[in-house]
Amino acid sequence: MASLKDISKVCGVSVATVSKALNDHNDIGEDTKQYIKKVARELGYSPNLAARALKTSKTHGIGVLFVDEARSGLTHDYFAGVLDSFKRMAEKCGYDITFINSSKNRAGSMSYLEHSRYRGFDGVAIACIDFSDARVEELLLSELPVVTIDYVFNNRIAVCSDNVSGMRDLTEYICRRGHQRIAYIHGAGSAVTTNRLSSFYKTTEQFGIEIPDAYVREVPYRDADKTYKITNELLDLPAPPTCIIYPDDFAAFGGINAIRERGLRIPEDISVAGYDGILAARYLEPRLTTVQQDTEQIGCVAARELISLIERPKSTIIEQISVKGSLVEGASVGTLT
Amino acid sequence: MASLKDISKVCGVSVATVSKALNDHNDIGEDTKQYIKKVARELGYSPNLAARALKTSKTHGIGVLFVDEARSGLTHDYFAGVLDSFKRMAEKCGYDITFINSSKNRAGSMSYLEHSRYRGFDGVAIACIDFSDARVEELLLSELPVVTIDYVFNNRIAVCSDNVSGMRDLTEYICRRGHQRIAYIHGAGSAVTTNRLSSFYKTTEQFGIEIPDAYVREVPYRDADKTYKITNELLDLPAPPTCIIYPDDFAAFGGINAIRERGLRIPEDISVAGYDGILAARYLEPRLTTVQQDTEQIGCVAARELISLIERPKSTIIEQISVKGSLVEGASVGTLT
DNA sequence: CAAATCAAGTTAAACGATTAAGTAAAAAGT
DNA sequence: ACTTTTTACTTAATCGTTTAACTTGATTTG
Repeated sequence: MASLKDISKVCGVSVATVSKALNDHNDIGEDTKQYIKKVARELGYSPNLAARALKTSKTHGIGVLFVDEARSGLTHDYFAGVLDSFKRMAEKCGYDITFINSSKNRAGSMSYLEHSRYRGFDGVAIACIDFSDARVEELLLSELPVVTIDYVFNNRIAVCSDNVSGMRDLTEYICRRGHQRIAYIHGAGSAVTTNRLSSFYKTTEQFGIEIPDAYVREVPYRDADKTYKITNELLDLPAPPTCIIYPDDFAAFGGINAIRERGLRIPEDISVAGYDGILAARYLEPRLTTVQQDTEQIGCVAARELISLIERPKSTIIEQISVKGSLVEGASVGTLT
Repeated sequence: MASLKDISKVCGVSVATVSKALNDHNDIGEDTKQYIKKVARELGYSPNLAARALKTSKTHGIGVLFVDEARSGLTHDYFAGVLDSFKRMAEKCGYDITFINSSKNRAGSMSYLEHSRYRGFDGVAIACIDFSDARVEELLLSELPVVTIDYVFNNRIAVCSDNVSGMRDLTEYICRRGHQRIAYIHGAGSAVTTNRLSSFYKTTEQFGIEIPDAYVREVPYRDADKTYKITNELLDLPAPPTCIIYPDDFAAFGGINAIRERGLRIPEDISVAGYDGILAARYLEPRLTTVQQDTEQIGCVAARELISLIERPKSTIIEQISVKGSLVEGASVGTLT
């Protein structure tokens, strides 16, 4: 409410002097500076961001586009974890985050890019299920600083969970425990799935294990009902698998129920593994063996990279950063003798 | 990037005319209006929010303060659910949401209120674990339009999950199934806890059931390790409870593990119930009996109320809105004969 | 000691939009 | 035919900050 003008009046100096004093320019005397700052504090001065943004065209705002298929990705453990960490790092650097959306405004609806321009975001972070969405692509092709999460796009900085090494570690672990008949119910769409899937095949091949097509199935992520169904189908096969890898921890819940209903024990009769390392997986009985994705690190690095891209456009070399997850050894994968 | 001035040049009219045309004022001729709009579209015009905000002091931005003790509340199922729904409704009305924080900016750190003023939020929504925080209180006492979630503050609009009826329904359900020795491990702090606890006592009393003090314990919310420990203590009592109510679904996981480790069966040997209705609870075996809080409705109503307060300050009567949850009958509470 | 440098300001324009107040021409009223 | 009203604009001020360019008096320099 108090503006530079109010302060300038009280101090008997010009508005410019006040502005420069508060921004610590070095052409203002030290004592004047201190006096102005004191008055500013007393008046409860708060800079007007709109005015500042208008002049400098910097809002210190970052737009985030975290889109799950149905929801905003907030109720998606992995996204929520990444976002949380992204937010903390961004705020630490003086940036606030706002969600990008393409809802209708008073005058019709705007695309993601239009919305971002309208809000004047200094940069945007994108984590999506569907990067092939035309509205997402438009954003990727724009002039805005962008960081993508779990997706590599031409000439843009990408921070990705290392699904190749994650899946390799998990598969290796399972193979080492003597499993030969390993089923993989994988998620649908996205580069994430592709990476995991090829890593799965590559690793089993290294162990000289052949995976029949009937063992590899596709379901949407986080759909416990579908995995329940598919698990039953897998168990009905003439030669059922001895271990089932699920697309994610939550989806594993459904599979585990199917297994339990048949009176099979985990891991004695059949082994299961998940992916994500959600908190609840830690409290399953038996504790779920899974790959914990480092959401903390992913969000943190993504924010840092984006901000450095915003603040030093030249110095940042386009790069793709991979963040390793870690195998969480639960008790859901047994050893075959 | 294209501004009103650019459009005005192309169209050969004044900037004011362009502004009024785009805002559908009725003192601009219909054909001129259409022409201007067409040119604006061709130039890819996007209004500059900063400039507009500077002039009108309306940002169409809402600040949200969702604070869990450790994190930002994003990884908290209940908060995330409410936030997600709040966000959707707000965006539908043309408002964007930004997180309020009190991280350091370039010049030291700002309080929640200072941050809100700095960003020029038109209103704020608060959902907190700790409403007694001085920074939160400052926000509540400010002149900004505020809606609180699950907390009633003097003269402010509050949207609350109906914990009284929720806990009543759950307790009644348990009592009806013949349980007399009911333990309640409740959460710590907040009005939410107080409401649930008093509703628990009131309902058991109505059923003529006395609850020994040893049956009522306090733990932090969402702490499965603590509930694991306390569950063991409860089971070690000379007269252990026949049913344990947990502070929330997630915390119930810990308790269930303690029970299973002792070789006790749910619900044959002991019954358990949660609170929240998180998705994972639906896939527990046996399915968890719990109270599903209507996060969808809570977020939606909160956004609607806040926006109507912003847009029609006078017309809104201060009110407290209660949103009922619903009992989810799982299979974790047995019938005593 | 005059010229050059420096310190500590001030002036004024600009960012892009909104809007009250003014104006000129056309339409309506009498 | 002259006044009044209406229509369709334009002018100009304003929101709060930033910043390039200028000023003025003091200090240093050759």
